[in-house]
Amino acid sequence: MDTKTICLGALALGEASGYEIRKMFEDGPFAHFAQAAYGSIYPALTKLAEDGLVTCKSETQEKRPDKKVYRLTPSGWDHLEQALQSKIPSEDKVRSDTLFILFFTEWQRPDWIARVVDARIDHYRSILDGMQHCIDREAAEPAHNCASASQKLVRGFGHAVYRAAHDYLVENRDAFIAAAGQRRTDGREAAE
Amino acid sequence: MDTKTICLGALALGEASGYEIRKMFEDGPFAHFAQAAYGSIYPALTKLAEDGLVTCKSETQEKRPDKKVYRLTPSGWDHLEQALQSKIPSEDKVRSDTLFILFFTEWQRPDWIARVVDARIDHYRSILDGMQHCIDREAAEPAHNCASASQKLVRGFGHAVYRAAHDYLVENRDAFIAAAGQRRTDGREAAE
DNA sequence: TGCATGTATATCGGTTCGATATATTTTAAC
DNA sequence: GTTAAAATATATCGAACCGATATACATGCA
Repeated sequence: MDTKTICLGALALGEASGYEIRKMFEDGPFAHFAQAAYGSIYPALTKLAEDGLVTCKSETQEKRPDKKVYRLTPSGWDHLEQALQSKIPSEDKVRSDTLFILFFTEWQRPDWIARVVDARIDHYRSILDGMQHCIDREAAEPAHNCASASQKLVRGFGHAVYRAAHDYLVENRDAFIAAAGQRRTDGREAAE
Repeated sequence: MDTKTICLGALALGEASGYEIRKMFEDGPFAHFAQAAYGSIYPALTKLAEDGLVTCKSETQEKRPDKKVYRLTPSGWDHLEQALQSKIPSEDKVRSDTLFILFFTEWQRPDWIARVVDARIDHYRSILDGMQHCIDREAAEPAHNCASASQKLVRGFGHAVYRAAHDYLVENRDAFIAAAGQRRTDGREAAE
């Protein structure tokens, strides 16, 4: 999925500005499985407007910089539909500096490894808390219930995966720390 | 982690050519949490050699193109160690076209959603089988036991996460399919 | 024989990221 | 009450990165 398609997807949830789209990928509903930076979003929106897939109305607000609100056109909906159904999706791409570091645990100090693992556990915990909070709020206030069935299912997927990751790290925290410091990075021990 | 650091990490497991490094990120030990393309690897290795972090010996083979085998220098080991311990690692980045598609399940056909979900279940199953096969082989033949303790822990992490992902999709397959086709992409239903 | 797959290096265009610039308002702290 | 920080908002630029492709020979297998 390129940035243009990703922007169409964001706009399928309702009209939005470039800034608001960015937030959807930072904090919002797409945060855990898609990303887009300003440097990609703004040119993408310009291109989409040129191609007639979105319209742009400029809201000249007092007390704020101008806000350009984008909205899907019928042609934009078609385009999104095509993109979603075009082919069996490619494999997920995961980049985890944490796992890269932990892969080399033996070459590193136990206290450093402890910090990395603990930071990651905290991170997962805060994500899980955030998701749970979201679920609870929707249960309490049906008015706030904006997520569709499939959006809840996707969120449930994320929850299940983060839960597994969290639990595994908690269970194996001490094993990681025990593995640390068993080798030095002077290369003399490298297997060849 | 930039491509240079990633290449240093790959070479920490032993000397290798650019092609072999690529394979480590496609199939091998790093496959599930790091990526690097040829277009990044070859320039990175050239740069690393210029900076004295790796050495390169050209193996002129008969019956094969020349093979450039790279190996870490002591300075390269230092550099890798610095990179691993420099700061608390940034957040994981996940891009999943599958989840992006499933997020919009309501707008799509049930049979298409079934194909996407089933393909993903198969995919997870084959990954899990591969990991299990790897674990079994190491248990049977201690000679093949090349993974260190932390490398096994990282693999265990992957296994736990993929298992959770697989199980969730199996459990919720029918719910996804039931959610499909509830809306059309003509935009008239979009909440604004 | 022919064709796909595997081994191996390399490059090029296009996409994307990350940081930064600019400017104003709201919130928080002291 | 003032000042600092964070949020709102658009935009750009260089560096990094990906994906596809070119080249070339070997191997396997139908």
